[in-house]
Amino acid sequence: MVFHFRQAFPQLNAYWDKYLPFQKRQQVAAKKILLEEGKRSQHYMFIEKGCLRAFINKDGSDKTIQFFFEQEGLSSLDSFINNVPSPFSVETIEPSVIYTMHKKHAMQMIDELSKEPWFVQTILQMTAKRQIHYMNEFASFIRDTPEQRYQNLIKKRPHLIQRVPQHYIASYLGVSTVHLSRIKSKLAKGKSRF
Amino acid sequence: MVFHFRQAFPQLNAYWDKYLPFQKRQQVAAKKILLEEGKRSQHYMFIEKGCLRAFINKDGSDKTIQFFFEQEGLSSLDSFINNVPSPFSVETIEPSVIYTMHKKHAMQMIDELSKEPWFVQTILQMTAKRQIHYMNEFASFIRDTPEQRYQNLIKKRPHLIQRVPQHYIASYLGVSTVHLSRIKSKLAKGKSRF
DNA sequence: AAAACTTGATAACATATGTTATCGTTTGGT
DNA sequence: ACCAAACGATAACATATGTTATCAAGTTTT
Repeated sequence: MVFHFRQAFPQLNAYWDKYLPFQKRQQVAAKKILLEEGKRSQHYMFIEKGCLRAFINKDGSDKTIQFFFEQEGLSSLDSFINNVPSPFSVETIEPSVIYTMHKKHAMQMIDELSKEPWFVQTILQMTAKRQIHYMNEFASFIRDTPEQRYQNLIKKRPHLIQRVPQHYIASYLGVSTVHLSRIKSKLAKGKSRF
Repeated sequence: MVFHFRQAFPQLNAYWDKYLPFQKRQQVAAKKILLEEGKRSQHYMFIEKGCLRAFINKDGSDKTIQFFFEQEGLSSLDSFINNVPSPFSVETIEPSVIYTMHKKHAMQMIDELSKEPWFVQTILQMTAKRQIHYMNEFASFIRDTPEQRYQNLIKKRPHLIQRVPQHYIASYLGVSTVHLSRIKSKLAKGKSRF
């Protein structure tokens, strides 16, 4: 559901460029909904600039389940492929520049790609990569404490800490905003001893 | 990493049967390791009978991250595809009957399947299905309490509750064995009022 | 510039969850 | 049949985390 495919899979670039005419480029302000939970996803999205989050409504409050940044593509996969209601919403966090491509054209691009002998391997690599990402996130919840998950974020996705408001990060880590504050202040105290 | 493909993707059956001669059938006692964390996965596994779990070692104790049952296939995907050390171990929970197919033959089967015009769509469906599964598990940790996750298990995978020892279920839910006991006794009290 | 909102820190208290220890039951091996 | 493990319940205590409320410092809107 998220991939950085231009870097990771450069063999796709020619096709991506070829289908650029079918994509719509739009500037979007911060906090604008791009896909609403319950609606069917009709478009693949690609982020030129800015950042987005996916979130689930739970008893009125919302829980962020994923963040997306520049040069990443996304869709609500289940909804996009199987035409079912999306289990989550997507909105901008910062003012962003987004390319959207209608399902129809995305499918057409895939059909065309299917003729390449290397495409099955590429798609296996791509999907394996995403699957591994989700498995790791999932395993991290079982294995790690919220504090450890926060430290992982600092290490592995420091840009995220910088750009994303803290209450979104808190729900992404599975804790309250208050508790994330506590974790931060605890870590700050630990560091300041040296 | 898990799929029930004979039911969900019957178009693959002919190929699966064709490659049966390359598979080894073996009976395995309970609690036998099939794949060890840190080793490279060389085989795809298919469960004819029995049940398995995948787990991660964390400071000496082990955390179960997934369960597998009859007619499901699995591999340590990252390890299998990218030839890196497996992040988890796999072991039998019950005495089981397992088919294993070496990577070499699995890849050959995929090459052959690639020639089918429908295969790209099938592989998209298969991988989407698995990805959606992991995303849901992940979202459930963010969204639901351990008690809700336990009730989800009861509703959606009751066979699992019956067959799997409770301490494995506890770590899978992300709680201690003691706390799962508490959850069960709380739910039992709630029910007994009627 | 004032008002309204957003973001984040902190305190006080309540609840959830982990840890350790103990016990009884079941299960597996010999 | 016996012994040793594995399994699961429960109690007591410790720690982690949630909730609510308050305050302060930005931002954005008007």
